[in-house]
Amino acid sequence: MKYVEVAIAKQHTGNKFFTYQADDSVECGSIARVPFGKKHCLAVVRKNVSKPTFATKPISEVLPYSLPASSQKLHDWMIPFYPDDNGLITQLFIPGSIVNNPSQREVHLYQPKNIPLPKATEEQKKALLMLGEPKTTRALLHGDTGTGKTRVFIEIAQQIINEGRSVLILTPEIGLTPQLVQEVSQHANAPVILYHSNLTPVERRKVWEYCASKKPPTIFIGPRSSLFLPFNNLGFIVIDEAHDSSYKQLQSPHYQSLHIASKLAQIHEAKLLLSTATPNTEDYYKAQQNNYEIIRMKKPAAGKHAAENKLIDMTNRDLFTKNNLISDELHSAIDNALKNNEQVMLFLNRRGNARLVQCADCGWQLDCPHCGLPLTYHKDDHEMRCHSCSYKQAAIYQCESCKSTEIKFKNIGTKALVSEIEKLFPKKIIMRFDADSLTNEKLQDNIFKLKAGEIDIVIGTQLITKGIDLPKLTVVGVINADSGLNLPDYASEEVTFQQLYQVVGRVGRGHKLSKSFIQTRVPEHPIMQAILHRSWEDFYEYELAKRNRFLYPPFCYLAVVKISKTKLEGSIEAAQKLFSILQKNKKIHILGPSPSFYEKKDGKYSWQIIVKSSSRIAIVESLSSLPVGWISDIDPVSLL
DNA sequence: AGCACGCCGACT
DNA sequence: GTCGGCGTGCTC
Repeated sequence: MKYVEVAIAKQHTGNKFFTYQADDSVECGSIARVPFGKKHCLAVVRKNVSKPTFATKPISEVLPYSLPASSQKLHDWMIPFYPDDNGLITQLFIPGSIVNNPSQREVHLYQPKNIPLPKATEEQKKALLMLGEPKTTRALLHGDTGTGKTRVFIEIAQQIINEGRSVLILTPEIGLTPQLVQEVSQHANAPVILYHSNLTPVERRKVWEYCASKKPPTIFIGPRSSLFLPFNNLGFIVIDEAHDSSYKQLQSPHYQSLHIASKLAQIHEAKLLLSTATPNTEDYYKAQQNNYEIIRMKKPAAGKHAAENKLIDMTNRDLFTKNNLISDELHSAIDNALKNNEQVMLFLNRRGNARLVQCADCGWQLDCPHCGLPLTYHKDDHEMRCHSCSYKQAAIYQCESCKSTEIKFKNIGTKALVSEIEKLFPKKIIMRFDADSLTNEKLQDNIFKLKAGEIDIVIGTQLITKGIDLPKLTVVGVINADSGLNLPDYASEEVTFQQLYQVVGRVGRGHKLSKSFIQTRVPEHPIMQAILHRSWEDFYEYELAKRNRFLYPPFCYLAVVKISKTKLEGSIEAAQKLFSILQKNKKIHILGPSPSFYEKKDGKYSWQIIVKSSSRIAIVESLSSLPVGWISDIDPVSLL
């Protein structure tokens, strides 16, 4: 008989561990069932401890599942790295369903086809050379759309498999990357396993068991949750489309996949590769600081890639004589394309639909003097407020730049655009393509129709910015490029740049000349100029300077804490109370309290406080035991 | 989360 | 007098 400390996989365990009696045979890493209060919970055995002073209960059952040493190390590292409950972090490591007699190898494997890869371009050869070096342990593959990043990392994956080690390829939501799966399994020299986010619990468990058993090297493809599979011998981790915001978990624990992948790679002594056309400012800066090998690819692997970008000034109404939303130039380009039996894509950013205040004539808007973020309008008290700090001022009626009184409070919706387009092009087949109106199967079906060329005009939101390759596509129109630009969020300009860059990158794959039209009220804005010249470097320089000036990541660590209560006064009171508590901590800097951007949600009022510090530990410590009702998000991708 | 403990208003 | 409101705090 001995005593062990366990981490319980259950919410609200705070930052505590618990001690139980166990048989001498129980090993660290074992998953066990333990009595906890009135319930039985799953737990991971962490370490042996001496007999405690308090009374203990015995472990009820040791299950035939065990975390390998690497997962235990990752778990140990994560717990002090995040302010969330230990229980939530522990849960990530436990298979989706538990049975007492694990089944054997019924997992679905894609058998290796081992078809030779296409001949590498000069740029790809250089990239391969650099990545193949044993000393290159961390790298950022910064390659424009169409330069063949996938081709590069598949070859490295093959090399790693030949060394007898497994590979993990992380993807954003798996439903959107059938092309990647296809490409990898075509050229794979080892079995490929998909870890769908919508696998059944039993299927998930089978993958877990397969991964834990010492199988020959395998290529795992999956979303962020795959990071917590019980890997034995990982030699290479790829984060594909590394800028994608779905790598950050929005619920507790608020982990960022890049942090986890980086630690996991270190534990396994594996190579880590970030692959993207539009690196996040923070990731790129940190890659530089941490001596990542940064590999730039610019030349398209195939196709002529003749493309033209054009900004259209929405404040000049002479350019919009035929229609309010579609400029004359875009209109005739659509017309021409359709006559030639080509495809058209229209992009509408729906993020931030209302409450933003902007001059309709010149695009001017009022920014917070402290945070540089746009102020939003509050109807109840007729004030303009900053959602980052607590700054507020009276509402405005006249543009401070051009003296116009055309102050607008709204943006356009997708539906309105579809009906407008139906009127303009009545005989054409139009498809609406947005996330919330589509199930996964419908989505696949729509992608199929699109690729088959059955659709003339596709109208969509963020979804269509993702990597769907459409050879017949020759015209891209962005209806209002600014709508996401002005959100009161430190990352809103970055997100806008990335989206526009990806949308514009959809054209130019075929052999014909293709065009993109970006309608904006602020054509001189650095983001629009960077899009016009397709220059990520210009964007980065601008964005980094801005983050430095207003002190945002990567120049500090950031967290946001939120509370929602049915009564507005309750939220404000709680926020002020927490504010005065946090204020005593001199290691952190706090902003607020202020209303959340979506202040009224589910009939509740949400308020927030923003925490900044040069010390991540100081933030974690200050947020690890918040009063009830508070939810913290560390390393937030957005402050909305 | 549950569930117990605990300290103040209206009830057989 | 006590039934029960849900604020606070613990679960090895």
